[in-house]
Amino acid sequence: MASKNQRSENKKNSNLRLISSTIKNLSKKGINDLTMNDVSQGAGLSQGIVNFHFKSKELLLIETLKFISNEYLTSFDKYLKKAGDDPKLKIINMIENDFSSKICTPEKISVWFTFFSEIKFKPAYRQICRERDLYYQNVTENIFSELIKIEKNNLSKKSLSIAFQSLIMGLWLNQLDEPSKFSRYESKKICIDYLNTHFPKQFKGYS
Amino acid sequence: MASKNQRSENKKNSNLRLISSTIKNLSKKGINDLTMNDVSQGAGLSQGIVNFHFKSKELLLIETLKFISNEYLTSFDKYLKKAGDDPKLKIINMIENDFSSKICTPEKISVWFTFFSEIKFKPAYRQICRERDLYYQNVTENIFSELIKIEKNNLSKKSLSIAFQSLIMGLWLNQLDEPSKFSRYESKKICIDYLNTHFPKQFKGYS
DNA sequence: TATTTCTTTGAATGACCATTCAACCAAATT
DNA sequence: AATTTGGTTGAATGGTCATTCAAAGAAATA
Repeated sequence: MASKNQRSENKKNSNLRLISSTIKNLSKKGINDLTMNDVSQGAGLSQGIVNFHFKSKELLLIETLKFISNEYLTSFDKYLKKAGDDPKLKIINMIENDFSSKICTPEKISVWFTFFSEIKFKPAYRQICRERDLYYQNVTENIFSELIKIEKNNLSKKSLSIAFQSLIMGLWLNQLDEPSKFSRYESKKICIDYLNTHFPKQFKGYS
Repeated sequence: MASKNQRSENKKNSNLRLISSTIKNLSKKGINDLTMNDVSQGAGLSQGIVNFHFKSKELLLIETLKFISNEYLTSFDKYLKKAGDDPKLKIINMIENDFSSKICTPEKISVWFTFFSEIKFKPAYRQICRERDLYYQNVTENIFSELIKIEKNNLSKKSLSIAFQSLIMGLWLNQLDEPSKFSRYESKKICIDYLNTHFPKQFKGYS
């Protein structure tokens, strides 16, 4: 990676390190006790640097949320692509993604919920989260629509999607509550069981 | 209520008003932007009063969490009692409680999630939440245990409880995300549907 | 090489806010 | 009525940060 433009590379690098440090520190101290110094020191840089790169603390947080949101969606798409055209595999892979060791870490989950808890007061957070949610919901509804057609039951794709998404969120929350008791494996099983009870013909083999 | 002891009554009254004000302001501004002045002014009292009654901001927040936790549990017990001995009715009433207009308000839910998001860093919060959760989980497991016996399926009461509780939490979270789209009625229906798919013999009539 | 442009440093600034406390007031007790 | 006890007020204090900025360093350009 010999650099044509050293500067813009260094800049990107600093940005990234600052965001990583923000994530790490958020998960360690929460949004309240997070100081600009925590962030810059965690990135091996000095005092005023965050304001130089991100203008303000609030903008840093917004960029951080965008970052984890993109990271999530990228992984999501990857897992979805791997599934090909089979709706059954698609939704299984979505579950695999949501509880993968990359996505569903105590660190990341705690950062997500930190942001969720501020959604009501911060329109910028809301917008980012909503975009992600809509995308997720859209994909989910389409998959359920296909599953319903194959299974020939008369369920509502909308209700199924809401329930499915809620279930996953609730399971994520357990991770936060009692990390020791939380099991990625059991969470996946619970989700698959949900599919199994609603689409027994298609998911018989799983669980 | 003519007062034998005016003073301790006034004191309790002030305490209550301060806690109410804390809840209202928390739901309006979150934990970050909540100032002691917001709280005292919201209660119609002046500056230093919170420290007099609660020693510190942190202790005020802990008392506030205890308050909503007790409020929740009181309502929970009331609904449970109303159900009598029928496990089917018991769990239906639990759902009714969780999505009742007293418990499941945008205000209260947002306060809950504010505290949840700090659980990782505040042992005091964790303990209060855990106590509530354990109680809930215990009741839920017992109910599912009875339902399983009656239904004669071979499901795991533990998994069912975790899934059920997670589902409710996830649905609560929707309330936070998009209050406009959230429907208390639909949420209940989703929960009952969950029961229906796992205990079809017993919940046929519902939904 | 000299100059310009961009990035980093860290001390200084100033705002905000929890907490303290002396003075005041009201209720209880004597 | 006088005294004690407890609650309330709001100005003052001090600490903690986010933010600013002049100075310095490093890369790009001339």
